[in-house]
This record gives sequence, structure tokens and C-alpha cells, in this order.
Amino acid sequence: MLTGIVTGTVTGTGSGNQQTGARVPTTMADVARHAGVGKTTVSRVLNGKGDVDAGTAARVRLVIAELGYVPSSGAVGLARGRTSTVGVLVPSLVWPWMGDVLQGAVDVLESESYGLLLFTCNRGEESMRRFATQVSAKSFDGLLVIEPEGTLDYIEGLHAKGLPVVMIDDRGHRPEFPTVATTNRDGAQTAAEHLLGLGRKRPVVVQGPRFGCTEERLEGFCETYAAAGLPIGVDRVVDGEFTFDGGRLAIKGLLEAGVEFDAVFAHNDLSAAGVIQELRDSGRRIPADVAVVGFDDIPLAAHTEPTLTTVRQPLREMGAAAARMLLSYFEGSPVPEARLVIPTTLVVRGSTTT
Amino acid sequence: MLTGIVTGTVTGTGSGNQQTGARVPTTMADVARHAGVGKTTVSRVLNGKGDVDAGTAARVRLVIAELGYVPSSGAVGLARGRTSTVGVLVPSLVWPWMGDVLQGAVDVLESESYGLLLFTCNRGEESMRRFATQVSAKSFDGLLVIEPEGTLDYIEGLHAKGLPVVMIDDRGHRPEFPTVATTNRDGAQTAAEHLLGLGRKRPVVVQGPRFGCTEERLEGFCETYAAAGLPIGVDRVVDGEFTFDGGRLAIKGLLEAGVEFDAVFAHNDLSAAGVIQELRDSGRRIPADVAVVGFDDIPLAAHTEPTLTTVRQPLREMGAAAARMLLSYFEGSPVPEARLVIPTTLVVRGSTTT
DNA sequence: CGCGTGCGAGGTAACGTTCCCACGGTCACG
DNA sequence: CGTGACCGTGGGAACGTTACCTCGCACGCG
Repeated sequence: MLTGIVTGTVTGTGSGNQQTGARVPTTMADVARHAGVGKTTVSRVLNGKGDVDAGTAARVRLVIAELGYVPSSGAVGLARGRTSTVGVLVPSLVWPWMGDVLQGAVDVLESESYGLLLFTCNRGEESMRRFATQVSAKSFDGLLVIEPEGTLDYIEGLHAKGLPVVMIDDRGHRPEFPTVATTNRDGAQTAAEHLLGLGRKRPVVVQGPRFGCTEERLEGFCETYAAAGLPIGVDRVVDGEFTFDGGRLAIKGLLEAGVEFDAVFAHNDLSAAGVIQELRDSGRRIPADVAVVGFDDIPLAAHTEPTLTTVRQPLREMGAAAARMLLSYFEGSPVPEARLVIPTTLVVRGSTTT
Repeated sequence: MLTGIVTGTVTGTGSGNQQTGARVPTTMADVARHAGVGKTTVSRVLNGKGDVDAGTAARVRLVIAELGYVPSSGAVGLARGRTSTVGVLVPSLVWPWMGDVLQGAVDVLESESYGLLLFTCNRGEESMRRFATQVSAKSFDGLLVIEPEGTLDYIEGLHAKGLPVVMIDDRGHRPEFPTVATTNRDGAQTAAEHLLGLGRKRPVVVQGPRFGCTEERLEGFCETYAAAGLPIGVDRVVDGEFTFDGGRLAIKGLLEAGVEFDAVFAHNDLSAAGVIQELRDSGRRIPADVAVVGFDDIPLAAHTEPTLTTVRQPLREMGAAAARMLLSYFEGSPVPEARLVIPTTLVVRGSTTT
């Protein structure tokens, strides 16, 4: 009882705490000594493996509690060969929907006692190099990747080398490793059906950058209209760059070109908000003259004027599902489904109905 | 050269890679053997400590490069006693401004080769218990805390026990450990001066929950008006709960109570957006009849109708500054400033001027 | 010529776990 | 009564680093 114990329980009920400034953490050896057993037994009690006498186990547990002992994660990781930590690689944290995905993932990971090591690759080469170092340093057991802009090749290499990887929202179908995606095509189809049901026969599409998901959204939307006998000409598909101003300029261009339309399907909410803004500035009434549907359902969608009908992406669920896939991956299960698709839902608001 | 090397450089130029499925990582011993030196020398080359012959060092570096060797972070952490990782504890990731703060922190941490371990405490007791375990497990060297709702006492305990802690945006001044904050009082004062300059003499305030920052904003605003000979009565301060609907209801209540006003200062942008919505629904023109000023400058602020004049919080800078403080803390510098304040700036938009 | 000094470098003990193996003891069975 | 199985347990070797101590050697100085 001479060493000052500093690690305590959350409520601070541990009795072994000393007020010494220096941190002298309790080790397994301390526990073993106090309990009068070998460290192997302590380890067994902690991990529930092997047969330990009930009485001995109880005594050890008591000592652990009163010393406030917690195994050093570093040492455990070293000895066990895995870290109980997963890496998450994101392009940027400031995107409006990133927090949701992350929250979904962190919910699952924390409930399974996994840590979450966060990496960004927004500074290109430089940040990827740092990241590469970390992965080689084996500081995490698996990787969650969210929309890796141009780093997919490298990630694929990692996966080929044996690192468990799960990707969220791949922009260009890569079946090489497990993926969680959403129903881009079906979501767009739902949007089209909604607009068709409202009698809108002359839609335009404000699309995003030509990645996989945008392609799917475009196809789903156009095919549905085509199936209804209303094919959409290429002149009615314009680029909104996924930004507010992009959406705005896209509509401005259409108006100036004299294109007539009674509905707009924007590939994300931000550009949809720009669309709404430009339409209103030009004197169009929404939804009376033009109905607008977005994609994503970011918080902004509920606060535009009028509020935005949009295809909701189950972001948080996607993050959670990806985390679960990764964890089950660890347990040796050979990837139940290579591609998990979580359905979108249409959220109807004021931009299409009154 | 018998062991299959799997860890490679980012560009995959390493020559030692084998396609074996099993991961047999390169260790320092491998490097030492290939270079014909002891592992101590390899360690010295890696860390640049001690005197190593230039030729030997070059040879070792060459072997490291061609083997694609990267030290195991776990082992380094164990041996060195620190993990080169900082923990970040946030209440929730879905708050609109959380991503910005996090991005600021991650920018600094990654550039200093620190990892970032993310924790949330949104499930109260349960998540705090998990978090407590992690901190006791010494899985990180220091902690960044963002607005700990009710967990401040516990955090304070950790700090008292020697864990370096830096807090961001404390809601109730606690000078016990370093803090990064923003100029809530000055920001509110700027807002007041702006409105006074526009000739608005009868403002109301839609405040947030009664935390430190809200108090400051209220004081800064009211004092400025009082100093101009226009004291604000308590009946002109209502609660907006920091939410869209809260702001909306707050204004609704004022209108129904017959309170007359020509300006609104909302304590965050979300409630300001609700204020705008309700004012427009009630037929008021903004800013002609009522000018509105928010606080935060979240992305939404640029897209309300009209766009929202607001007090911009330097979120990303705050995250970055907090990370820098924590790192300098590690280097032994005894906390240069216990409280770093980063100034807000007023962003003037359409809700106050045309 | 002898001895101290300093540089370069290696051996080895930590760091705090887990895991394999071995070792006493008790019990059932032949 | 002897022997194998089995249960509970402990010792020690990993795991891959860092850090302390030591040691050989060449050199300069007295």
C-alpha cells in the first residue's frame, strides 16, 4: 500500500487514492501481491478465461475494486496483438452530415468498448503520409473509411494486406471490401414518383459531381420519368456542384436559357437551398410554380423557406452499421454481406406540398 | 530476409513486401539484424538521440526504408510511458458547430503527429464510466474537453490527479485548468453597438440556457444598451432554449403579449432562425420592422431568408488553440495563459441591413 | 609510455500485459 | 493402493520498444 494510486473509478469510491502529484499507476503485479495470487490469476479473472476458484476470483475482484485498478491499454494491446481501437478516416469534419455518420459509428464502438482514432485526409499527400505511418504502426485493428476522395487505391492496398476495412458511401462501386451505402437509385426514384404524383411533368435535375452516388441518383430519377413516358433531355440536367451557390447558378442558367420547368430535383440539400433561393429571387412561387426536392436531409432542409422536401439519408444508421460490420469482421465472420444498403426515406415538406 | 514484410510506405515503393496473407510485421530487431547493428542503435537513429556514426546512421536508415519499417506505436507507448495521443471528449457530434472545433483540433494534432481519440458523453453515466476506464487505462496523454455538460466535477478530478486538461468554451468559469474561450461579452456588445448604430432602440433578447456564456452575452448586450441610456427590462428577455422552435415560440410569446420591439438579439443562430421564421409568419418585415442578430455563424446563417447578421465564433481557431495549449502543456511549459480568449467578429448580413 | 576522456555501439533490464507450459493436489477408477 | 484425468494456479517467456549501464577503442596529454 505504499505506492500512490491515482487511477480511480468514475465516482471516486476507490480507497487507494493518494494525493501525491506524481502518477504512480497501479499495475497488475500490485493487485496480485495484495490478493496473494499470481498475476496470471488476476489476468484470468479480468478476462474470464480459464477456471478460477470462485473464492479466489471474488478476492481478486475486491482488490481490483479497492485499488481502482484498470489494465493499461497499451500493454494489453502489445501483448494481445490488437488494440481494441478502430481508425476512422474522413476527408473533412466540417461537412454538414459528417457529424451524424461519426456519431452513429461512435455509438456502436463505445458500446462495444472500442476506441475511435480519428484521421482526416484533407491536406492530401501530407496527411495521407501521416495516416500511412499510423496504420503501419498498428495503432488500430480496423478502419472505417468515409468517402475517400482520391485515396481509394491506397486503402485498397491496405485491405489487400489484411487490414479490415469498411467503407461508407462509396462513390464508385468497389466490391473489393465491405461497404455501407444507401439507396441512391431508389431514393431518387421515390423523389421522381413523388413529383409525378403531384402532376409535375417537366422536371430539371441539378446534379452533383459525377461520382457513383450522383450517377445513381440521376439514373433513378430519369428512368422513373422515362417509364412514365416523360423522358428527361440532357439539356435539363445541369451541374450544381453540391454547393449553395452552385445550385443557385445552375437555376439561373436554366432561367436565362429559357428552359421551362415545374420541378427541380437537386442531388443534395445545399444546392437545393440555392435553387430555392434563386427561384424565389426570380419571382417563382414554391411549390405553386416549381416544386423542389433535395437529397440528404441536413438540418438546413427543415429551415429553408419554404421547408425542403428531401430524400433522407440514414447517416447515423449508416455509421452505426459500418461500425458493426467492422466489429463482426474482427470476430472472424467472413463478411456476411459485402455490401449493406440502408434505405432512404422521402421527407415531404413545404417545397412540394402546401 | 525470410520473414514476409507487409507494412509498406504510402506509395508502396518498399521492396520487402510479400503477398502472404498472414501479417508478419517488421520489428526493430529485423532492422537491426539486416543492418548489422544492435537495436539500441536503430532506436537512436529513429529518435535522433545520442551520437551515431553518420555512416552507420545512413545504413540503418536505408534498411528502414527498404523494409518499410515503422515502430509499433503500442510498444513505443509502453516503453516511453506516453502514447502521443490525446483524448477529445465531446457531448455530441451532431451539433452544427462541433465539426469545426474538432477540425481545428485535428489539424494541429495531426501536424504534430499526435493521434486523436474521440469520446462522447451523450449517454450520461454509462458513457462517462466507459470514458473513465479509458483514462485510467492511460490510453492518452492529455484531454481536450468541449463543453462538458454535467461532467465537469469528474474532469476536474482528473486534472487534479495530474492529467493535462484543456477545456473549450467553458460554460461556467472554472479557472482550475486551462481554457479556450471566446469573447461572449464583447461579441454581444458588438451586436448591441451594431443595432444601436442602426437606430434600434427597443430590442428584445432571446437567450439560451443559463450557462456562463449565455450570461456573458446577456450582460454584454444589456450593459451596452444601458450605457446608451436604454436599459432593457426583464420582460424583454425571453428563453429560446438554443433551438429553432425555442426561438420561434419565444417570439410568438412576445408578440402575443403585445411587447413592441424593433430588434432581436438571439443567443445562437438556430434560435435566431426560428425568430426570423416566426417574425415573417406574423407579417413583420426583416430588417425594416425588426432587425435580427444571432450568435455563432453556423452555415445556416448564410442561408436564412434574409441572411442572418451574427456574431461569428472562431470555432476552428478555438479547437486549434486548445490543441496547441495541450501540446505545450506536455512540453512542461507551465500553462502560459490559464485562459485564452479568441475574439468574435460581427458578420453583417441581410437581417440587419438591406 | 601510461592513463583519462570521449565517442560509438551493444547488452539487457524495464514497461505491463497475455499466453503457453508445467506443477501440485484431489478425485475416480481400475 | 497406484495411476491417470482434471482443476486451479504460478512461473516465465513473449510482445516491441526505450533507457540505463557498460565496454572497446582511438586519441591527446602529462
